[in-house]
Amino acid sequence: MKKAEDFSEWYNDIVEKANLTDKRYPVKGMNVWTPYGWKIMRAIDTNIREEFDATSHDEVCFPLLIPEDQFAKEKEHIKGFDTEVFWVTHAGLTPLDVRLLLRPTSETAMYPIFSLWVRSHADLPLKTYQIVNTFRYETKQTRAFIRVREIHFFESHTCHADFEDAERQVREDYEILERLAKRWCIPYKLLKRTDWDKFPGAAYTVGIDTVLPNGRTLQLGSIHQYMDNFSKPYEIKYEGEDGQHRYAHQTTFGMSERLVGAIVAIHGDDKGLVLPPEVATMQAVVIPVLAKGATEAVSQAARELAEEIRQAGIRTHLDERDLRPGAKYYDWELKGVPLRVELGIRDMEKGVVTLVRRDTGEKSLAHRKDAAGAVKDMLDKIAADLLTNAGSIMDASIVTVDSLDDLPDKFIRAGWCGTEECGHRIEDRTERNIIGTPVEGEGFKGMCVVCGKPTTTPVYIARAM
RNA sequence: GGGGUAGUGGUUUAGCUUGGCAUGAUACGUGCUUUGGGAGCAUGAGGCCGUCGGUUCAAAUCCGACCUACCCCA
Repeated sequence: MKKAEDFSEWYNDIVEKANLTDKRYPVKGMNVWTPYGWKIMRAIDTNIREEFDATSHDEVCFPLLIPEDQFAKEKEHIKGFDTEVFWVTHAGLTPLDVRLLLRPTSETAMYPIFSLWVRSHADLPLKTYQIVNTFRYETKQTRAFIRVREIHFFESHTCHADFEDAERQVREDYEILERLAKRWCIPYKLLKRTDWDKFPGAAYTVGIDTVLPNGRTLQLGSIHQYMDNFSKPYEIKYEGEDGQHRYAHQTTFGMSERLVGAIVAIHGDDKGLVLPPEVATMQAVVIPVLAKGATEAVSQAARELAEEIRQAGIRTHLDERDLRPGAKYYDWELKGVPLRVELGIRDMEKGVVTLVRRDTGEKSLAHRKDAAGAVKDMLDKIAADLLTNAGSIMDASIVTVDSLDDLPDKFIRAGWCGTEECGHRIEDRTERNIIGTPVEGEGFKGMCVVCGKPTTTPVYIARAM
């Protein structure tokens, strides 16, 4: 498994060997969540719930099926999705009068109901989210977690009194994202999509993008400002304090199981997965190293050690399988457990335990008395280092250019005057896509790579995964 | 969207050219010996060869369609 040589092959291999998913389900792009993969997904969902609950979003759950007429109300939206939805056309043997589709995203399921929920300014802001499966008929080649047809999906949907309050929500979403990405040790950039690449129906779209080892970008999610583009066709209106009726302004924030793919791709190495402590099902694994004559003493000591670490609030697994220690080391490295804690007769005699970091392979000794504290500190350090290192790698993959000739397979940054004409020319000439322009100012001063006009806006260009 | 490669016990693989008992490894079960970086021996179980159809006395093998996975190009 060589990540640097053939990223694609490495990714497929590791996802299978670490047992994150079972791709043998016989429908294209629909994989089985295995226990290990699902636990990681659930840890991510738990983080999401914590952050959104803490910011006064309410979890809801809307139906999977959407009637065709309801789906078709917003023109841009249906244009963007109608080639990739799954249809339900029959009930039993009877053709349906109104066909139903499997949600590709839930705007059109939710908004007719939002129009009933939102009556007055006192109902606003309405902040909801749900974690459900969505369906998109991908025509490109599928890939576990990264491009699938049944997508485990998070989506928040909010309604606001006016544009300004919706903008405030977008800024809150940026803050939530920053906290979440830190927990997952994932570096990212917020890039505003071009007008020709924004979400169907949105006023603007901000993509959350990261870079993979092969130089391609991976979109982790998006945040959209809809203004009143949906509230008008779906009649989400409220009565203001002044008695006037106004359309709500709306936003959404979506992320998916791609986060699992990103964690695999960003942190994994040739030995297997490397899980950030926050999403690791098992944060520490205790391995007793048995020796003849002392097997029971070592086993007992290992049980006590594991329990003590567990009591300190660390998700701890005691590996008592009848395998050689080396086999266990390889196994847990493949599974990405952040920290290995070894206890053998030699450690016991010295009153220590051996800690081995998954990310660096570095070994260290900790006093047995303070083992739990040492494990906790080490996990914090691992998380901090994972984020720092991944951030450096992403920064190093960004290359600023002033010409479009001989571009490397990197995340390209170049000046852009902002016109659609020059934008299309950039995409045609580079045979890559404009991912977007930075949301946060970057103090850029340069010239448009096409027309040469001075500009303070850089544009990010890449092949997307 | 266009082109290509491949599907054989859980995984991997031989057999396909030239139709005739499906081969090994690994993983798995059991027993004993082992245990600080992938243990050894013994023994056991597991496959109607991706699906459907065609040719044939006979198909994993030849032909067709489909499904799925992977690769390359747009």
